[in-house]
Amino acid sequence: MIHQDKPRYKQIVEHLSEAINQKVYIAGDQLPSEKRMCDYYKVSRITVRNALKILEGEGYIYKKQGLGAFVRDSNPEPNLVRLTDFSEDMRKAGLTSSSKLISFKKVVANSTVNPILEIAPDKPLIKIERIRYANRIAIAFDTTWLPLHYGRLLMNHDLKKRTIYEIFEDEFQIPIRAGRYSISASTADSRIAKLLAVDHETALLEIKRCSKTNGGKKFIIK
Amino acid sequence: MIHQDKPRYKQIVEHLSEAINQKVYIAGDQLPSEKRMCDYYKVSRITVRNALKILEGEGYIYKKQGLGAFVRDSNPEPNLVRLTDFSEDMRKAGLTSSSKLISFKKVVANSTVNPILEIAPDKPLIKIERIRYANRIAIAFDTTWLPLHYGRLLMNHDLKKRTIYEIFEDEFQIPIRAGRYSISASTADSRIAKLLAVDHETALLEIKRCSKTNGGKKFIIK
DNA sequence: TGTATAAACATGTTATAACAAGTATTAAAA
DNA sequence: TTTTAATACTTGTTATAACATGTTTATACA
Repeated sequence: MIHQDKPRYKQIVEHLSEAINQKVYIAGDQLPSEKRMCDYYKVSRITVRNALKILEGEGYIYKKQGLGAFVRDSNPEPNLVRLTDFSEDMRKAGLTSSSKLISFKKVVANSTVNPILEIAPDKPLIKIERIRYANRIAIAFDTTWLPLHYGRLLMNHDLKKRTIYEIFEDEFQIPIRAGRYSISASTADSRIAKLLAVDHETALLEIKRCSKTNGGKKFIIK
Repeated sequence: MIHQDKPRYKQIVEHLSEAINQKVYIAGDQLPSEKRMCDYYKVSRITVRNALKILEGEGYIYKKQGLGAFVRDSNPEPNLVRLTDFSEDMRKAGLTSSSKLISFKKVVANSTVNPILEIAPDKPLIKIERIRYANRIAIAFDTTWLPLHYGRLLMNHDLKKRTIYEIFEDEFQIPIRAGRYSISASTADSRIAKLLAVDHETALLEIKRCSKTNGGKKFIIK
């Protein structure tokens, strides 16, 4: 077996992920069985399974024994900006990303946050303050506002038997997907450029991130 | 091949992870080669590789072609509290966890944050405000403070050729680990209980999370 | 001495084969 | 008609085998 190009399983990964991106298969569709793929691609089942393993890990598909492989919901927000997040980057790289709880309380409505989360302006919020660590190094201080709403919704379910994810999937039809990032940098650039104009700073850092689906993206940290 | 108990590769995963937890192998140690493991466990190489794949995914080990498999640094902060984080939970479950950048600027020192991040009280910080989405649903509003420090450090490296993770690993000897959580709930309980006393609230939500290493944990959202 | 080559050994990729186990449909039995 | 059993799919697990590719060490050659 000579693989002068990319390995066969990677080629299959690209072919299938492309097909999913191109809506040849849409969310919920069942992919051809492993056997069919073996015939189609003229490879062994191991190669097909290697490819499916990758797609599963990248969140394109999920599998169920006895049933098949199915397409997850695709990224619904291609134009949203996703900033390079140190803690998340490191977690993806495998770093221990622990957090220390600093405060946890209900706060009165926040005029900035409430409209953003699309909840009534007078609704209280949950405010969580944490330190995020990469191992022993304090790397960031985070504040998170959550709508009280979420706790209430979850409370009505039996959390002993079902996980949060299942509830979200079953009750709210929130599809599941993972591991990929499809970010268009154009809006980010203009938006950040605008911010940069406000805070003209010395250091300029450009980070490129690779993505199989969309190519490199730019992030500017000033 | 009859597997009346657990599959062989899972047994090997448990055996090896146990050995790592018991410090039979410590951080940096090289595991026996796949061939040796085949002889030792009396299984085929596929089975050994399945096991190693799991261990790699769970952050116990990392592999390098031509060299071998090595033990990652173990969890250094077993007593730290890690709060249930909706966005993170959903990302783990495979949900699209996108973010929208709201603001991104340098701010003057914050008397609360600076000491926590262990940087000089007069040092400026980077303040990032984002909305986090689970697909189309705005689920949280996050504010992150980072030491300017980090941007500067990264700036001195060639980001075209190396990833952030590699830099962190090479330059700062930050070991890498992923996928597991070892959290002791005791401190969290008392700490949160204290907070609850301050904000006596109606809803009480108890979430249990499972972990292979430490069993269930409790999180209380009020 | 210094460099190039070969060897030894590691993980990576792929093929063929077989049986286990989960799921759904169909046919047979009660 | 209802229940059970067979069966025909699916993915999951494992074995054996071979060659590709990356890394290090030792050897041979210049």
